[in-house]
Amino acid sequence: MINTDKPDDAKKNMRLTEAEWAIMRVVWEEQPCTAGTVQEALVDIRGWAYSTVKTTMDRMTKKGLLSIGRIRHLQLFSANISIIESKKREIFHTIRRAFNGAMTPMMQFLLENEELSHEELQQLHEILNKKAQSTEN
Amino acid sequence: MINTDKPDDAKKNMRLTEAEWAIMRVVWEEQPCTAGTVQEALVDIRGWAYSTVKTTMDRMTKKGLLSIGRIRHLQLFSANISIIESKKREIFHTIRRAFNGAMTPMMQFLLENEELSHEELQQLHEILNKKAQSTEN
DNA sequence: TTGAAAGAACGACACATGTAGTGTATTCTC
DNA sequence: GAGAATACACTACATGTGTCGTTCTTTCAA
Repeated sequence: MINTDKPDDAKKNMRLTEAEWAIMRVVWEEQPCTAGTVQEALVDIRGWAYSTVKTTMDRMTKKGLLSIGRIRHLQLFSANISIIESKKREIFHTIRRAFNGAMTPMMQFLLENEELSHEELQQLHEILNKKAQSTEN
Repeated sequence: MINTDKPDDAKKNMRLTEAEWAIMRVVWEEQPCTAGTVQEALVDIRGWAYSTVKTTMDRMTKKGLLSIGRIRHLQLFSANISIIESKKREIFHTIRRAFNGAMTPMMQFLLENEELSHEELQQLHEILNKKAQSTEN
């Protein structure tokens, strides 16, 4: 079987690496934006050189995670994947990996193994109630 | 600064890779066990050769994830990290990465973005209630 | 118009991971 | 005790990722 990946559908089911998350967080906020913008936004927390950021963003583009629009010589990057989708993939990867694919066991695990403040429990209750109501009908 | 990693405390905060999860799942069930046992348990699902499994397990030992006890020439592997601890790390990595480190937003995200059956909602309710009670005192 | 600033393109290197082959040692069985 | 089966040690190789440096180009402002 021949590899038929086209640059642009490669993003199917792909998760982001640590560096990619960092970059994406900026892109989601600032897009369309240049590699320079992203680098400036990250230099304080990660200390990355321009070329580091640019190389990574180019790779992400090749993977289909980003796309490039041009204004004259300038490259403007935009995200091809939403933050919601990325969060979903991240979570479901964990659920698959560590909880056999089922969500409630994970929730249960969290509730049983973590210290939750009263506020947090309260919040969860509210969220659940709201959810229950909206599902009712 | 010199690298002071000793093989055995390297496991601090380390997450498992995909292959390591597969191997660990077997080790947790069968430990202490040989690499051969693990390979046999995994060959059907992953198709791994003995040397693949053994190499990976050796690397895991070097990292401190496994330890080796010997009976004469035989190496018996055991886990140095519990399944609970591994699950925690997995989840909290995701929470840190995608939810800014806070748990309730992740829960909220899940509830808002996923279809949950009535049963699941019911279960969650119960878990939450139980949790609330046990926290009461 | 020319030089500095910003950006693009490319190559490079180290390390982790997935994956396996091979040769040697040990053990078991007849 | 000799051959078969098992296990161990070691080497190897491709790919992905983190991380830059360097060298051209383009653009902009003095």
